[in-house]
Amino acid sequence: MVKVKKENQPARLKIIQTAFDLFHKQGVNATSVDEILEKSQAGKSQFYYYFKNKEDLVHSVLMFFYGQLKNNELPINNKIESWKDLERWFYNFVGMQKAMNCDRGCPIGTIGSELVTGQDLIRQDIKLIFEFTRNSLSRFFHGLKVKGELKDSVDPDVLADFCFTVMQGGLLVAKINRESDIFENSIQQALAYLKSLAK
Amino acid sequence: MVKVKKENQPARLKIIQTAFDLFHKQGVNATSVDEILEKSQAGKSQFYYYFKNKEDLVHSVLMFFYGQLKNNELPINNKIESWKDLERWFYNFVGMQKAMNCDRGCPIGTIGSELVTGQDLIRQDIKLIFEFTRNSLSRFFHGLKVKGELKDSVDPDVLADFCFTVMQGGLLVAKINRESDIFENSIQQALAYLKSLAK
DNA sequence: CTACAATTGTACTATGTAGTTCAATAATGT
DNA sequence: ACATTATTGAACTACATAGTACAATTGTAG
Repeated sequence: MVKVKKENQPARLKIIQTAFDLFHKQGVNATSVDEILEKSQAGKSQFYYYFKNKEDLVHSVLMFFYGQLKNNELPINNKIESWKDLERWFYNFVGMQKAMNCDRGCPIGTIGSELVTGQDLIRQDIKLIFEFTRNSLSRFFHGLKVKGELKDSVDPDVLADFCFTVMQGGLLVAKINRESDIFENSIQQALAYLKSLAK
Repeated sequence: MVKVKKENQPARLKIIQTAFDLFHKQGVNATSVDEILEKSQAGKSQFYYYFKNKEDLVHSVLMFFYGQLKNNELPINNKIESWKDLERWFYNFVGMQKAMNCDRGCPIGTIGSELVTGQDLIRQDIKLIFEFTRNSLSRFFHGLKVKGELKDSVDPDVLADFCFTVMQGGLLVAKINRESDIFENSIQQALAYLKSLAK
């Protein structure tokens, strides 16, 4: 009987989840390893047993998030199959942000904003996550196109880019303003445009 | 003859400009006072003579930027009086970013992304800057409306919000991806939408 | 020149930071 | 039981960090 690598490492998981939350709240650079350990009730040797260094933790956090995203375990539903789903997708971000008093932006965008030249491993992780989300959007618009429900001139991938940009911009602006009006207005306009492309 | 407060403090200015550049490049938290001083060839006592602390420096940097913005001394022209101007406004951001190898996002958005609860002075500074830019956009759309060149149903302020969101999102996404395709696609869609509202 | 304020250089303190060391303990297979 | 490996606790190192103290120097006004 081949023993599968044990995947039950509660301390490791707790560290990752705590780190994710702190990174989301205050960014990577403002979060020390010690703070993560204190909040996750873990010791230093646990940390450096599970992670090579802080950068490796950031990587692990992103991979953990990516896993949840792929398995649809996140509050944001990325299965977009109708206009209604797309609306829900947009407004879910608003809802999540409001639930946090508009104190935080996109957890991934926040990490991405701190990237500097040379941090290419982390950058690739984030690109992977972004790509997955963009693909969900693309698939929806491609589907519409195949069904002949979109004007011939439109490129489904470009529409996905557009949605993604509005989402990221909206989350950032809402965080800075500590209120989501601008975000909501932007979503409204984006949806009005997209629907105008239907035929 | 009343002596006006001397505004010629080359060391102070150099510190602010150096700090602005480093904040833009790597964010506030990743930039130490010592690094700013080394790069601006200034000493510690100069720093704490001109600034109360690091937060005060961030405030000063933002106020300096705000001054440049108001006096139209920045590479981005905020006097938007025609559709051509609006296009230029959008694409200037792309151009600036490309000139930096898509290694940086919005200098202000980058600082804003690092905000945490309680940093309300800095937040207000950023809101001031954002508001100024949003007003430039609003003015343009209001002007169109007054001239009867916009459909009656549209709210000029909402269009300004929309432009601003696309700009912020695009800059962030382009920085993370280290290329501006998604940003450019989004601008293209945003402009297509906005122009569709003309009558 | 002289007094006084503006400015700067150098050295310092206290604390936070990432990461290491290593012995102690727990778990596992034979 | 025994050996081996996985896991953890606690103290520690080396360095970076924000901010201070204060004397030395420069500029300026009478």
